[in-house]
This record gives sequence, C-alpha cells and structure tokens, in this order.
Amino acid sequence: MRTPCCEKMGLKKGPWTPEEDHILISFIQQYGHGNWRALPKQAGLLRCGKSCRLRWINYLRPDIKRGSFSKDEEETITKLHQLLGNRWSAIAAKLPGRTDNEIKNFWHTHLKKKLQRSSCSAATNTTPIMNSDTIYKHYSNGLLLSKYANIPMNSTTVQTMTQNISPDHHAMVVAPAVIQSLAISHADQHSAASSTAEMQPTKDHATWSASDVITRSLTDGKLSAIKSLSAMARYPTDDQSHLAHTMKENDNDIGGKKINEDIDFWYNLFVKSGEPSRPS
DNA sequence: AACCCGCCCAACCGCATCAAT
DNA sequence: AATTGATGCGGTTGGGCGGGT
Repeated sequence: MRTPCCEKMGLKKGPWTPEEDHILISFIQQYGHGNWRALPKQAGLLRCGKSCRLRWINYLRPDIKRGSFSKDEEETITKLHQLLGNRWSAIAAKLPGRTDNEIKNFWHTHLKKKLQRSSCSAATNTTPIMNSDTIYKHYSNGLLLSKYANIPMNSTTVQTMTQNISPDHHAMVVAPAVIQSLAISHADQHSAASSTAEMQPTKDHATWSASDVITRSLTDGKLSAIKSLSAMARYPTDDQSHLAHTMKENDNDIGGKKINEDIDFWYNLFVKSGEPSRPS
C-alpha cells in the first residue's frame, strides 16, 4: 500500500532552510536524482522524496526562470488556458523556465481576476468569448456529427447539439470553420490510430458529466467518449446512466492516443489560426 | 504601535498513472 | 492479470508579508 508523503515519524515538513537547499543541490549535482524515494536518505535529509522532488522542480532547478511574468508569457498562459483548461504541466511545457506550480499560482492570483474583469466588460457588449469549454464542445460536436451521426456541420447543427449537451450561454457561440475542419481531420487520425489499441477506463463512468466526456475525448483521444456523447446527444437530456452504459460498451473496441499529441494539436492549431475567435 | 485583513506563493495532500515484478 | 512502488499532476492550505485603519 502507498505510504502518504511525510507520514512517517521524524520527517520534517514545512519551509525549506538554506542548509537543506544546499544539501539537496549538492547531492543532485553530484549524483543526479534517479530515485526520489531513496534520495533524502542518501543525501542525509529529513524529508520525504516527494518533498525533495517538489523543492527541486519548483525552486532549485538551475533552469528556473525567476521574476515576474512578461506580457508575452501572460498572453501565452491565457491562450493556453483557454485551450487546455487547468492542465498546468502542459502549459508549463510551452513556457521554458516556468513551473506548473508557478503558472498555477500566477493564474489564480492574477490572470483569473484579470480575465474576470475583462469578461464582465465583454458581457456588457454582449459578445461572448469562446472559452475552453466551448472549444471542447465544438470539437466534440464536430467529431460526432461528422463521423457518427452523418449530419453535415453548420452553425445551426452545432448550436443545437451543444444546447442538448449543456445548455449554458457559452454554447451559443458558433465555431470557426477552421476549428471544425481541423477537428474532423484530427478525428480521422484518431480513428485510424486507435482501431487496434486497447482502452482501460480510469474513472467510474457513471460519475462522468458531459463535460468530463468531452474533456476526456480531448485529453486521451479515446473515441469511446465521443461515441458516448453522440449517443447521449440523441436524447433530450444529459442521461448519465445511459451515458455510463454507452461508455462501457464502447470501451471494448476503441483505443487510446498520447495526451501530448492532443495538446500539440491544439497548440499548433491556435498558433495557425491566431486565437480563439469571437463571432462577428 | 498594534491590529486586522487580504494577497501571494511555497509546500502539502490525495489521487491518477506509469513501470516493474 | 494483479499487485506494488515510484512519479506526476492538480487542488488546496497556511504562513509570511504588506497595506490600511
């Protein structure tokens, strides 16, 4: 069984002292960090491996970029968050020298408030901003409509489908054509790549919301999620038991895909197309 | 000067996932 | 295929700090 970090008696918690930092840096410089679990004992630190790893990754690594975020970084984080949601490590991967923790903190303390202010002012102009949820919806809608329901994609069908899945005001935004077409071609790649691999469900499907399904379909490329969404959309409401049933059925014949490929796909897409567009 | 309050961020925790056996 | 250990990730916490009263 797993031993919770620092649960064992005698391990220190709380802020790191300069001495501890020095010991950790010296040890890693000399021996590397092959095994975090064993490291504190070998280095003579009264910390758990997890704590050492966190301290190194978030603070002591030599390539950490210190100081406030630049305007460019701020914009990148904002765009990537629209794109990826709270996938801090994926966002950090696009910002050299920044850690997921740092970006997460920056988001919660600065950007979120800033965006809330700007969305308030945007709301007064009645121009909805396309957020990540909306993008997920359009992406998934595009996939299921084009691949499983044989319905031609246009703004009306997208809107209707989205309303059936999750009737919030963001769903009224019309997807840009570039996202639709690229999403469909991406779906083709998914179905080709996933036809033979095996899928392991990792969450109790009965507890999935429509948003979970959509997010899932994006993050790991499992078309079963999209299939389920397709089936669900044929019903007037978000019927979770039906959804769970469909998920389990589909789990048996659909394969997986690497998360990073999806992240790269979306990142590249938005680099190409500028930014999540506002409907005119 | 003392107190309060909100903000910031380093660190922790629980869970998911991966890898080895 | 099941189990176990290690690592990674995202949400949350709490202590330090600065500004306001």
